[in-house]
Amino acid sequence: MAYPQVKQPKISDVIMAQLEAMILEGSLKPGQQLPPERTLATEFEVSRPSLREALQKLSAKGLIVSRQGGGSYVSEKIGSSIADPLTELFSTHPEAQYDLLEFRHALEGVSAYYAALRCTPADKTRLQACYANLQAAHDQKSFEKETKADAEFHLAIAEASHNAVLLHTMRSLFTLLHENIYSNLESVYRKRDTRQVIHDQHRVLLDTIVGENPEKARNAAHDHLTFVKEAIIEQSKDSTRQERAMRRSGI
Amino acid sequence: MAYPQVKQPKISDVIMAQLEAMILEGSLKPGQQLPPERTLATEFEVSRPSLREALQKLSAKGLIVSRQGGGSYVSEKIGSSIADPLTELFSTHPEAQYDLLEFRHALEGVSAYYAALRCTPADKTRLQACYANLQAAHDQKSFEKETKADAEFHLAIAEASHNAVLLHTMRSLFTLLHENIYSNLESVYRKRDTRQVIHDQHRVLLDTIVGENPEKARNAAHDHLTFVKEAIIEQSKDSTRQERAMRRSGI
DNA sequence: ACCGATAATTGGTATTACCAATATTGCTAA
DNA sequence: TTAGCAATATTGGTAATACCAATTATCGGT
Repeated sequence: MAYPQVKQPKISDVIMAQLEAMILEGSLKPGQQLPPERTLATEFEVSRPSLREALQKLSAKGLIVSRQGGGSYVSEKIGSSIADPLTELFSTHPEAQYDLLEFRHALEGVSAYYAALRCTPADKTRLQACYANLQAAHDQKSFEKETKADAEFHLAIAEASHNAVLLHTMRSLFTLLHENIYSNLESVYRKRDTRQVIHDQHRVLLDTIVGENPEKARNAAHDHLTFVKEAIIEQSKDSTRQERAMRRSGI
Repeated sequence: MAYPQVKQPKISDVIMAQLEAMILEGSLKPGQQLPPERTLATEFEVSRPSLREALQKLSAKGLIVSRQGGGSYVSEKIGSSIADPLTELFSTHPEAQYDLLEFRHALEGVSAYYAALRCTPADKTRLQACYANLQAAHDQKSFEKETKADAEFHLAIAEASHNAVLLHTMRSLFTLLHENIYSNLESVYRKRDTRQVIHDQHRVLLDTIVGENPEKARNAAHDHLTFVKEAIIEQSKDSTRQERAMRRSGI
């Protein structure tokens, strides 16, 4: 077995770390143009491909941007790096957002089922309070508040299901949803009649859970699911082309 | 100003997005070894450097890992942000394991529903192959093999659902299940009649999915769920656990 | 002085070759 | 027959080079 386990790091990683340090320490200022690749390569005494690898990794990290023929520049926004790789994934693969939304709605069906099965009196009062909030936001016609109240309502249902795993998953999902999707779906929820139907469905959901009727609760959630999905599909018919174009262009 | 703003994306980015999509959609499974770079390069009809750029970016994202001389493997980082909080949860609250099992079964209902709705011919043959494996293991009366085949069968269903989020969540769940629970449940599955019923239910599940009958598939999965849960409760009555009390105690 | 074409600069892609680490295979010896 | 080891093949890492495409700078003409 190897003693030192030499593990010579890839030279591209070494270069990348060095450049990264220079950027962070400030000797390379944001917006500043880097020397051309060929120059850098000779200065670092490495081949241009290796130097390019380092630049590409930095570019993948968002620390620099390169334009063909133009040059490479240190990116302006350093600190705002993407925290969660998962969110970054969703931004590059928009089609997965629909999967996420679909999954969330599916989980709500499960939540409703178990909530109706196992909710305690305390859960019921909490659910009713959440629904009241939701109604207030609805009457106020405040989109922002309504989505927030909506999230809290559905999370309360998940809590009432008394399944820790379900609750945890729902929580992570809502985080992702808020970061990625909801802004895109504002147009769907903004429609008056759509909102009204959704609101009514929430009411049915609440009643079936409080009435401890698991099957009906599940069906209510399922109807909710189906309706919202169809509304989204309906809405995306118009914008399908733009979305397609947007995806193709690689945004 | 530019009209079309052609902005031909870099081919390495195209390749990267494509591989990323394959990982997301599930055709590249976690831990799976990628073909060698040279092969991939010819398959994508690009030069090896370009292909390497794509791999490096994926590596920078943490989606794959490469070892010199060894090969490149896809890493399982996708579901981690969902599963990681859960591992911590299990260390402090072992009773949540039942929640995990329950949640898994619930997800299977969803999986079955969407699988029946959207499975392709390729999915169907794969499902049938998995079922054949399961049957072989069942006839062999090998507990070890049967649970493994069982997991593969249900994962195949999740794949056939064509929902990336659902698939990856299921995968993390199965990992957790193997780490935590299955050993504890051996006694449940060991009962002859129990296994037979489960096996029959699997058969119904397969048929409804292949028959593209979403509602029936969901119901089949639901029956499956109910039966297994009751079998577990039945078994755990002897031991000290009381499901109800555990639920009421909250999280 | 302004506009446009040409040339130089610069990043992007492809080809080729070789190196180093690992995995596999097959041989040898116990 | 099998365990251990060495030769070989496979595979990712590095490098050198050439050429392409986009941008930018320069220079000449009007």
